Amino acid sequence: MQRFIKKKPCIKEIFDALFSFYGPQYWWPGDTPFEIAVGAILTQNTNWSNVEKAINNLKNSKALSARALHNMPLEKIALLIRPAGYFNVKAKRLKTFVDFLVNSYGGSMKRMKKDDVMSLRKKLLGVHGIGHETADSILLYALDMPVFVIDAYTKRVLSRHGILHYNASYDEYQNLFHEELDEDIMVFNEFHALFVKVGKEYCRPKPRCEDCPLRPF
DNA sequence: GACCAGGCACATC
DNA sequence: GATGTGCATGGT
Repeated sequence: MQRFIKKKPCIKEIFDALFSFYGPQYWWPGDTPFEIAVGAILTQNTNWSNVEKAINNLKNSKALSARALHNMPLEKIALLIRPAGYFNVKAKRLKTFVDFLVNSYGGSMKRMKKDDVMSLRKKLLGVHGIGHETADSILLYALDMPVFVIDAYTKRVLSRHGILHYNASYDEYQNLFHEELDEDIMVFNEFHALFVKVGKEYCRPKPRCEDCPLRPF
C-alpha cells in the first residue's frame, strides 16, 4: 500500500511556514496538569469556549480536583459541565479518568508523570472514554511528554495538501511526525496548536485556501 | 435555521 | 476493517 501521495513529506517546512506566519501559540490554556487533563476530555468534539465555561463552573464549585470529582455524584458533575455539551457522556468519562488517577496514582498527576511514557499511554487508552487524541493531549500538554497529537485539523490540512490520505490511521499520521521531527516537546506543543490555528481560519470543512499561509504547499 | 466544534464508543456489515 | 450513529451546548 502506498502511504504517501507525495514522495517526500515536507513536515518541517510546514512547521516553519506556520510558525513564521503565526508565531508561538503558548498552548495549553490551563493552570495545572489536572485542569489540562480535564480540558482534554471536555473538549472532545467541542468548541474551547464552551469548555472554559464548564471548567469555570468546576472551579467555582471547588470541584476541579481529583478528590472532589472522585467523591462527587455523576449527576452533579454533569450539571456543572453542561455547557461543554455531551454532558452525560463526559461526566462518566471524567469520573472514569479520575477514578483511574486516584486508584493508580493516588490522585496525583505528578506521580502519573513518573510512569513510563509508552506504558502510561497504553493505560490511558484503556480508560473508557479516552481515545488516541485525548490520551496524547494529556501526555503532551499536561505531562510534558514527547508525543505528537493528531486531531481533525491536522488530518484535514495534511490530506488536503496531498501528504497523507484522510482515512489513514491515527498511528500513520503520528508516525509521520515522530519520524520527521526531532523529539522536541516545545515543537510538538506549538506545531499541534498551529494546526488548530490555521485549521480554524482556513481549513474548515469548507476550505478558504486563497490567503492560507500554507498555500505554496 | 444551518453549520460547526481541539472525539469516542458501539452496532452492524 | 470500514461505515454509520448517538451524544448536546453555544457561537457564527
